[in-house]
Amino acid sequence: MRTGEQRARPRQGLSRERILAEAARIFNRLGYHGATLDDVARALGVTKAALYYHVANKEELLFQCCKVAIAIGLEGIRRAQAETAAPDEQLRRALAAYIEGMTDQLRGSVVILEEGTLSPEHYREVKAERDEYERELRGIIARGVAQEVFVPCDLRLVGFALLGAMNWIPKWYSPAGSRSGREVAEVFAAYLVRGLQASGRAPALTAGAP
Amino acid sequence: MRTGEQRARPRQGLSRERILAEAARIFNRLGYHGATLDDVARALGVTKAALYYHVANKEELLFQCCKVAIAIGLEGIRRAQAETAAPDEQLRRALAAYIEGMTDQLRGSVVILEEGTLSPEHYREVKAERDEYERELRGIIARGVAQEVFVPCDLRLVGFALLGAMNWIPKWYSPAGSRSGREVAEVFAAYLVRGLQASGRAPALTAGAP
DNA sequence: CGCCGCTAACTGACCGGTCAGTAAGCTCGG
DNA sequence: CCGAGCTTACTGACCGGTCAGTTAGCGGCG
Repeated sequence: MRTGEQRARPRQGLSRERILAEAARIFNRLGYHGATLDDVARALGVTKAALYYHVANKEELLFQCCKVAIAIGLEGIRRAQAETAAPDEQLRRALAAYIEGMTDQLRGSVVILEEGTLSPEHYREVKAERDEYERELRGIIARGVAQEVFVPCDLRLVGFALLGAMNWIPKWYSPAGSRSGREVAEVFAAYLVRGLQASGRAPALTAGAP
Repeated sequence: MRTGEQRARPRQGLSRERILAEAARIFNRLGYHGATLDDVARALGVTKAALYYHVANKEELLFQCCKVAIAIGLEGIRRAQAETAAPDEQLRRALAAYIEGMTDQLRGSVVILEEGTLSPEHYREVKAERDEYERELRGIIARGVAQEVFVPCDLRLVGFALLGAMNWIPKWYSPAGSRSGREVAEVFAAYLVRGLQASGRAPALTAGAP
């Protein structure tokens, strides 16, 4: 029953992972309140009651989605920091990783926390983790500014701009579209970093194919 | 009875403008489906039934909010194009105008069109206008690229990045916060334009007071 | 001036549909 | 033959929408 279990011997499979991915996609499309559990169940090819075998309730489903999304983001930052020391490259990789996660893994960021959707305790937990994520992001930017790789800026506002551009992606992205998640990630990350880079060092924007 | 009338001689005032502004704020906070008409009515200091005296139904309320938001955006573009010929400055002013509108006038962009919230006809209409807005925005960027003021880029993706950063603002902005709508507008517009500008021409990011 | 009739603006109670959540039973694989 | 993994069938609450009624002000008629 523990989280870590995907005992994969299911009759036709309803792993926690699949449930969360599908739920995230539906929540993103219809909005949390607009989506019914029947919608999620139908997308998974089961009935609503089956969902209740795996999750406690609708709110917990959203909660788990949020945790996964933030975990993807934090993991991206950690990897970026491990792979390079240059703040601009760190930021680029961190953003790209988050975007790839949102487009390919968990479809739909869901961090679109409407008020009153999560229970107070869950809200506090998610907010704390999300704040941690934002703080890390701002930290990278601040170091970039200190090293004069980035121009001085309002960390909070620029951070919100980055987050906004990325969190908006699930609203229009489709895996069937002309751009893959990776391509979107590259273009977005390059553009978002470029707006911060000190003059003269910023590379062009195009990524991959012309 | 026509739309253009706000013949305001109401007992205590429930103008179309006030209703839309408050509805936008509530919809933005709770999400369209998460917000009840009682919420909106309470915020206006009346009962739900009073709302129905002024609007046909909940969906129409959202529809009107969307129209106002897009109108603000399009008006911003028109003014920007009338005021200056330089694509980068045009873009900067257009974005700033939209942001100011979203923060000060209509509080909450609401263009966060979740699927199935608007009727097919209303959806078509809003989508058409929104597409028009996006097309105009891309047009400015395209001209900037042609004049080598902007670096070459994927117009569609960059457009989405701009829109995302801006549409996210209502999620965190508060008029009681440390930054006014105008300040947010200036910083965002400067940052978002800067990411496109050809090297060497981009100015710094800080705007207004430190 | 005064008060009569009208309407614009609003209230409170209510109905019906929808949806989160539950209960109880069926069905395989081991 | 047991129980994990599901189903069908249901309940209760909540919310969009309606409607009969109330209140406030305005315009006109005597």
